[in-house]
Amino acid sequence: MNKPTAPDCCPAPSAAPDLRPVEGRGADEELAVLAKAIGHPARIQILRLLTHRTACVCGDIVDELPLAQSTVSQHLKVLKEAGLVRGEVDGPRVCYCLEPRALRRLRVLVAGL
Amino acid sequence: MNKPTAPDCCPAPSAAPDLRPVEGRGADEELAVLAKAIGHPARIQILRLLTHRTACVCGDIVDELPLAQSTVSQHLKVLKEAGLVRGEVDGPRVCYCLEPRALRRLRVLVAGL
DNA sequence: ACGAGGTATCGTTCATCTACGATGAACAAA
DNA sequence: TTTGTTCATCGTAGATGAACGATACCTCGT
Repeated sequence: MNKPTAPDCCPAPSAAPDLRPVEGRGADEELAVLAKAIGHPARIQILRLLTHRTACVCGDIVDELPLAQSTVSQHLKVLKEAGLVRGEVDGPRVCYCLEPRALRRLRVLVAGL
Repeated sequence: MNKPTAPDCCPAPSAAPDLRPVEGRGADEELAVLAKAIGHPARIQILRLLTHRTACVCGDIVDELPLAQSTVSQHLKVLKEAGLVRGEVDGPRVCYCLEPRALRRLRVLVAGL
């Protein structure tokens, strides 16, 4: 019944197929939002950090980037609003993890170009 | 020896393998540039126009988009600077075509996330 | 050389992005 | 309750982006 600091977010990969269209106005807008979200090196670096460390990091991201804490928080917000990342509160800290569905969606949309 | 209006740009697909790295600082920057370039619905629409019509269009792009000619020209410039598109002068008009290598590179980099 | 059509560039305006420090809110431990 | 830690938000300043009209630039016919 212990509740260690180890967070338990980053849930099931959930390999459900994606039935949304790859073209059309909606897809264009969707791809534009996703692409703009990863259109900054810092945000790409954040995504890589989250992929490599399977576990969700939180403030460690700040330590890894040459940016102020508030700036990193902004970037995380952008990624979160794009749906690429999710944050779960784990005590005083926040655990961020990738949203594999969004990443897959991005790959599909880019492949559709 | 005839030189019809049909443009002869959009050259060989050239399936040479890409040996550049998928990660690291350089790749991050590269992906950020490419992603930012497609981070706007109008530019995605332009890319789709260029893929669907095999032939290179030029000012027809302006007719397809609800934007001023100068704005479309700006978007084309962004795509060109990102390496996603190339423009060749064909008489009084300019023929734009996709750069398949850049598109492939983008796919690879996104897949590497 | 000249005019006409097709593009690119310039200059401007308004909005969004990026970065920071400072402040605020939430929570755990004392 | 108070304190310290962690993260989000606010406010700001400078840079970049997006859109347009106007204008300059080419290239081809005449």
